[in-house]
Amino acid sequence: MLKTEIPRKTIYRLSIFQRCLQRLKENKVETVSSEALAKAAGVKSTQLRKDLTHFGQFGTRGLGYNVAGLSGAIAEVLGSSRLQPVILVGVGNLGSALLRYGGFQKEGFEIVAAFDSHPVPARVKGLKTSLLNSTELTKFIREQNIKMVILTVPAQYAQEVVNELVAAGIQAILNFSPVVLEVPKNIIVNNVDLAMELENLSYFIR
Amino acid sequence: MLKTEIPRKTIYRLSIFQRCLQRLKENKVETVSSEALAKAAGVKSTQLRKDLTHFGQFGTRGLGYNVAGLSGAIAEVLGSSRLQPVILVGVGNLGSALLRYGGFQKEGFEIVAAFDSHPVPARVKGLKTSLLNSTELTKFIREQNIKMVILTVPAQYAQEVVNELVAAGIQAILNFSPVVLEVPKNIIVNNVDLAMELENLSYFIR
DNA sequence: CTGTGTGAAGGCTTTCACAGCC
DNA sequence: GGCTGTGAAAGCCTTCACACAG
Repeated sequence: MLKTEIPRKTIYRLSIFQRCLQRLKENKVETVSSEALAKAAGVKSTQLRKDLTHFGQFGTRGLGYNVAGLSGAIAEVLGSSRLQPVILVGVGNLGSALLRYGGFQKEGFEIVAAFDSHPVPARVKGLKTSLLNSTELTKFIREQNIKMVILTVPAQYAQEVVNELVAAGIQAILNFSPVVLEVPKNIIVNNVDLAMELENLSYFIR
Repeated sequence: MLKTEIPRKTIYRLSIFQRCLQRLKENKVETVSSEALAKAAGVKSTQLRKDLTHFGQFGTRGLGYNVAGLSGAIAEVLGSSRLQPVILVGVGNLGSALLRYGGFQKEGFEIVAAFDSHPVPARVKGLKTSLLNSTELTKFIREQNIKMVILTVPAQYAQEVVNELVAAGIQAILNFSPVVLEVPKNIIVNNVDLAMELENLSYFIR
């Protein structure tokens, strides 16, 4: 099963399905049809089934999917079944907000350290912000085997920070800076540009 | 020019091009080729040109595009040439962070009011958070002619709040709650799910 | 000769239609 | 009978190849 052959959109939808399954689990639902799950996720049922075929067969014909079973299988595929340590670089407005935001932990990610080029006075949730020093940063990433970074530095510094992160061995970047980052092909970047999302919406309003 | 015929991805890229053009403007660059602009935006030059054909002809053959001209044209298309008022609903961790975050104003959006179901002690940037009262909210939206909302309420309340917003006449929602919202077809929703972005990244790391 | 604009080709994703299993 | 799994068809988006303008 070569990962590169699977559409990125499929992977995104897997996360959506996972969310819906979690809610079903909380409601003690044991079995769900592709029709019902797809509706909850906002997609067509054929698409859900097609997405799943990339990874195997998880349903029972005539019955549907076992909620816990499918959820576990998706977690396995996504690699979110184990806790993944993450660091955050850039503790400004957005960065410190994300530190306080609890949504990551809930989904199996732990922000284990935060870095900023300036000393940040307040601790956030018992996490002290370390000074962004290239040597220290690299050391931390290597010793703790960190693979993922949340990047919330100002746009003008984003690329140089990324270069250091990549050199230190980071594999994935969640980038909030409104910049198109240049990275080696084996590094994966997801961009979240809040202003762009608003701009995009404004096109559709009358 | 029917808006529905234009691919959503094209609209997204327009925003990216706009970013790059702004940087070029700041650097006093007057003319840019599709090749150079596309590279800065991280896409192929043919795609940039194809995207633009949906809206007209903006370049000069043999020369390229006038930076200011193209930027203005894109702003016109996106509807971001005029300041757009926005309200924010849900002043928790993420919500108050976004209020403090300056990135929106810079791109022509002003958060003119914030609402929450609980009293929020601190003012953020001189903006007092109003109590989320259905009647007051509706009144504000109608009187101020608000069309866009940033939604940062907890997942379990998201749908009911959205129902009220839609009833009040909102047209576009930037949704940060990890929920698939149900809205009428003429309402447009952009979802930003931070945990999902991380989950998605984790799939790609070895 | 450089660089845009665009019909046509190619590639990727979604949807359909239905075979296969419970 | 009900619902999954899947090859084939349709639809959509990207890329190519080149005509055409400065």
